[in-house]
Amino acid sequence: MLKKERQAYILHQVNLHNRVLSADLSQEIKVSEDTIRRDLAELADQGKIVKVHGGALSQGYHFSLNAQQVYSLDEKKIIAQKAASLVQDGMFVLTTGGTTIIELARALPPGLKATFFTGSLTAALEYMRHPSIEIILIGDRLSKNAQLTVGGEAQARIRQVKADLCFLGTNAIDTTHGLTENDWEVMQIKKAMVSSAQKVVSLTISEKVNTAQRIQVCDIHDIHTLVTELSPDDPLLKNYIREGLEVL
Amino acid sequence: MLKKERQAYILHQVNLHNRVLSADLSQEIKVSEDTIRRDLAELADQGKIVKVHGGALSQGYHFSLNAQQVYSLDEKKIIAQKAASLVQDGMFVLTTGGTTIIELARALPPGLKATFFTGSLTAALEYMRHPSIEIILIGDRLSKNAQLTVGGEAQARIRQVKADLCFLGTNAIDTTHGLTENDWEVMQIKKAMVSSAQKVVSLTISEKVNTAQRIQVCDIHDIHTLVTELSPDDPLLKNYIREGLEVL
DNA sequence: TGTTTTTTTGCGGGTTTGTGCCGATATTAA
DNA sequence: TTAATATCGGCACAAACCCGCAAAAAAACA
Repeated sequence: MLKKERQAYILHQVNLHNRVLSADLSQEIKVSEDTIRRDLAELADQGKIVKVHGGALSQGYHFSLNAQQVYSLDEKKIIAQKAASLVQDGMFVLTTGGTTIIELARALPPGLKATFFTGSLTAALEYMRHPSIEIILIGDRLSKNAQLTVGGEAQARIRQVKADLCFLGTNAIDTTHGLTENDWEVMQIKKAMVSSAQKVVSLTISEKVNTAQRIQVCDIHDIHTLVTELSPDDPLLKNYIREGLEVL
Repeated sequence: MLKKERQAYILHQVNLHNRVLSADLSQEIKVSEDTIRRDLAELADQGKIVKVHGGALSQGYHFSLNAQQVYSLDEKKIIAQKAASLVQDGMFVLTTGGTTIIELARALPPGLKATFFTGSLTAALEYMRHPSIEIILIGDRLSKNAQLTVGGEAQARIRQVKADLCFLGTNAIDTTHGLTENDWEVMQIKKAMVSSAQKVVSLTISEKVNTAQRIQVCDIHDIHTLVTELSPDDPLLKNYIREGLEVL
């Protein structure tokens, strides 16, 4: 069997079954696993498949629906960078969704071994591109507005977790009303996250600092750390430091 | 034998078998391999065949250039169309993930009011674009291979549901081994879905019919309906009708 | 017909490609 | 943690390839 032929066959199998094992192919085509591995590597270089340990996956599934233009992306990248530094190996981390969280996902160091809990589809999709973190998806009814699972079941699951960290993509925060939201169901989810985490981190672009919305998620003192794109000594953040928050 | 004759013969052989080996031809026509090679090179220059190391392939065989699209999309659209007609207002529907299921999501009639349960991120994302269906995300650990939630928790949640319908994006099916998979964790999820649904529907492009993989999900008789892109009276499907399956 | 010219072919070499094997390392699962 | 499995890098060997040349064959021509 010619090399091209073999590779065509392999590509076909991958597209057909989404996943193939080198060992299976080797037995099927009667060539050594090394050869299969080399074929898979070549096909992966050409971008036709995705190589994984032990075999390969089809490319078709593996593109994420990204590239939506993000509002004030640069600021969010700075926030993400700061926030990522808080995550240590072995931690359990709760996160909401939103564009800032997605930037956080991208900013995680490649070798990190931690477990992320989220009810956000887009966040989960982004976490999946990371090679070594584990992802626990929180199930329940999917809110089309929030792109997030909401409901009692989700809250119950969140409360089961004893998380080290909780990252909240924040819509509005000020010292008198605390962290506020405009969606009842999202509020409930965030509330559950706040109460399940040792340390609560709010990721907020400075534009949203000192603004409030209708529904309170938690008091300002329930937040331990505030991350913005500004320097910690920026006057805008003085109030929060006075209230005892750590500001990055 | 004249050069022209020989090349005509070679071209004929290539088109007939899709591939030829220089060594074989050399022996067959009783000329040196160098001559064969030169012939193949000429034919390749004229664009009549594709030269590869060791021989040559026919034109059609080398169609691989950047098929970034979903594999056999048209077939899947037909399947999706047929499957969508099974869903009625008010139904509870369990589904796996995969490209065929995504096509199903796109084929659902806009006014449909039903509840879809899935552990697949990509499927959930597609369902979210539908205006009126409700989506319940099944939570648990996200398998990066399968792009699906897997694990005991997910299985337990699935078993809680009394679903009317279950759509399985199917990897391999045949009458003796039933529905088979290549991933242990995915098998468990599908198994749970099969046992929780009144009616189990397997969505399978005909290429996968009568193939098997390593791990059995369920017996052929646990499947009630088989949907392929073929007409129900296609001979390939006769066996399944004989086994008592409904074939669409 | 015989001779010259052109084309085609086979062969000897050195080079490249494809494959399998082995030992060292990395990754995964229990 | 350990054990099992997969991967990587290097090596070896055979098969295929390329190049140049000269013999052979075919074609052209006197």
